[in-house]
Amino acid sequence: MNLRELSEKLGLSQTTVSRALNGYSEVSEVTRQRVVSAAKTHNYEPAAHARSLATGQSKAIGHVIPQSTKHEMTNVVFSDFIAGAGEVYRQNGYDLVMSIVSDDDEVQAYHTLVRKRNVDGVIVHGPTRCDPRIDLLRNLQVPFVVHGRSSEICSRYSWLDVNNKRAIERATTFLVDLGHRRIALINGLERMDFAWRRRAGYLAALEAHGIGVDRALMRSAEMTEPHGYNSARQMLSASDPPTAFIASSIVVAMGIRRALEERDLKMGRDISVICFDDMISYFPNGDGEPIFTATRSSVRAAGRRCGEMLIAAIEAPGSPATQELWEAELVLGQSTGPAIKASS
Amino acid sequence: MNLRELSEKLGLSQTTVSRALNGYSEVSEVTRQRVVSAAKTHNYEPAAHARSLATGQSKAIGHVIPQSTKHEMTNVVFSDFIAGAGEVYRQNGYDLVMSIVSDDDEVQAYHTLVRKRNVDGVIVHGPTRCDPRIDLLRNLQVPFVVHGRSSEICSRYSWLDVNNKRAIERATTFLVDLGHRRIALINGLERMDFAWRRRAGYLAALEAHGIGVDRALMRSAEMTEPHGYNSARQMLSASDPPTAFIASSIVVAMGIRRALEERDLKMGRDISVICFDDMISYFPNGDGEPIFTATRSSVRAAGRRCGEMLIAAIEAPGSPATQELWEAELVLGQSTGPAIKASS
DNA sequence: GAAGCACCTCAAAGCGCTTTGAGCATCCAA
DNA sequence: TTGGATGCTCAAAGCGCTTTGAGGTGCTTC
Repeated sequence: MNLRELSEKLGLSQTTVSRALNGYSEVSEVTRQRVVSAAKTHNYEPAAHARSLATGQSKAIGHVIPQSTKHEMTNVVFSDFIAGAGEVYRQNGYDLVMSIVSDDDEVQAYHTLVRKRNVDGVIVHGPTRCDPRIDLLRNLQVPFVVHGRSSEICSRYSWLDVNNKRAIERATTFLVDLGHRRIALINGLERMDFAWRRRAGYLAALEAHGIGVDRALMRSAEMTEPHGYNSARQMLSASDPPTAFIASSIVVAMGIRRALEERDLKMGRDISVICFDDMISYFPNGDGEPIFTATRSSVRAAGRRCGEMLIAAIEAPGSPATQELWEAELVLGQSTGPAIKASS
Repeated sequence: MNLRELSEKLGLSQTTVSRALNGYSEVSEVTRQRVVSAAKTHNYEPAAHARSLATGQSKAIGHVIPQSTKHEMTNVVFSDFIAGAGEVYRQNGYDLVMSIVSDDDEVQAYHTLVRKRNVDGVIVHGPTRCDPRIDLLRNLQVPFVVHGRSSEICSRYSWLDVNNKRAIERATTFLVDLGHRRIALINGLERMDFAWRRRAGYLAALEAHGIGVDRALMRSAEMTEPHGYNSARQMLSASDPPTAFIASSIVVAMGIRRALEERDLKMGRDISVICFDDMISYFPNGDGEPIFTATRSSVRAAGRRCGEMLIAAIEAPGSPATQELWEAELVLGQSTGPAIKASS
């Protein structure tokens, strides 16, 4: 069933039918009702590509995902972010187009996506510091929103980020206030902007309290469970082990817990752990009381908001870039407690 | 830059340019080279929607994801599956279109996707027993591949599944051979076909060894960490607690471990745990020796293969349905050991 | 040297939609 | 009665591509 057939069935011109369906005022209400119900009974829906060709819009939003394990992308927060964004897309009649690419193809992928014109806008995931994609997309003249942001890029672009620095600064200060002095940071890859900012927050808090930085207490790698486990394990067997850990993700925190368990250390009593909790749906931080004391911010909500921002940018071209900085919440769980004095 | 402009620049007709780019034999090799390199320098790429309109193909594959928490979808295996499938799509020039829908809209979403003609084929995620989507898609006459399969649907359709029954049967038997008699199954939602088959495997193994079924040792819910924790916790405080657990996912197993830790039970010594390991990239089952003894099968590989199967079906319409049943591997970790006799 | 045959290239139609600019009733005011 | 609004509806152009069917060129063959 296409427009021509439908309009023939109705005894109307294609124009009128199209107008009726798209809500133009030139069509009488009676006619519109007739058209709409006929479309429904005949299961008519305008062919997306034909509409795109005519309007020049694709009504789709692109997500480019480098899939190598060297990136933080096929990662734990990804599906929740997408779920949030996708919800908004659907409400607004947009499709979600995903390109999975190998690392080297990423730049190419953006070019292709834009030149083939199958998206009206793009979401940038996992920005690094000084991320080249931002200039690339600006040059391609396609609306985009960055989830996170990229330091050292001074041009104005749209982003939504959590205040990573402040969040980890608060977490660190919280531990210091509990008496901890040996605080470890098990971070994500510090090429990634968010990880770098978290590190900055950690360092700022230590400095503010006159605590010296020990490089042996800082690790950064992909945020997997084994990363948490191995890092914690090694640190705990060092001569002057940490009394507290800050984990960049709940998955990393799970790994830390495994290392603690192995040594029969009780979390919250013998050792404190704080993590960054993205509120991942299948990996909630407990269901009643939180497992981990955590800095918390919903990545799904971020997905929703990024979707809204991007659609707004697409539909009002030329509007100024929007930037939002969300504060993470600090929630108390049972994984933190006063520092135990080294048995002297 | 469009086809007309490019052909004018080259002094050729649009036909010739199009033919050259699409590899038809009517164009001389010299001309083709000239066209291809001109396309490259001018950043020309055919507009996807125009091509779709002309060919009737969209060169895209749809994934419909119900996002409510009542489903097993926005789940832990999803991003790895997508990563695998997307890799294959890209190699074959297909885009990946995702629709995130609320539960009630799911049927509607398939209709829309097909009628708007923006996909050439569909992947079905998380089939339930007797899943209505299979008949729906057949009626819509769109190629599709099911990741998993649906019991009680006798018509022939393409699917790729892991032998869930056999895997859990083996795992259960393995525990029985270690002397366990009180074996708990912390399963996914048993509406889901895979979970139901796992349960069947569990029951078959118990029966084969003359072990009575205790309903108190079977739980099924969404496969989250708290599900594992709560289930294990409650079972362990019962009068006749299990000595071994089978978890439907590594995430659930993490929850079980938390419950064990809480009671100072040592995994592998006091209590055994086996899980189903989908080889999720950011949540590997250890990096050297496995954390958990597990039945293992790569969901990313499944994504790749489903992608291949679907593309084959799209490009050779009318070819018979393909069905593949993969066996899971049983890997030994430190989470299992001989049953300890109750202190008598 | 004419006919025939490759081999290459072309103009134009058509894919299904939106949108422009024009046309036709109908109705009211002059 | 007529002129002009007003309110609907229409035919046709155009979006950028593929593909059909026709044509043109240069070469071989008798």
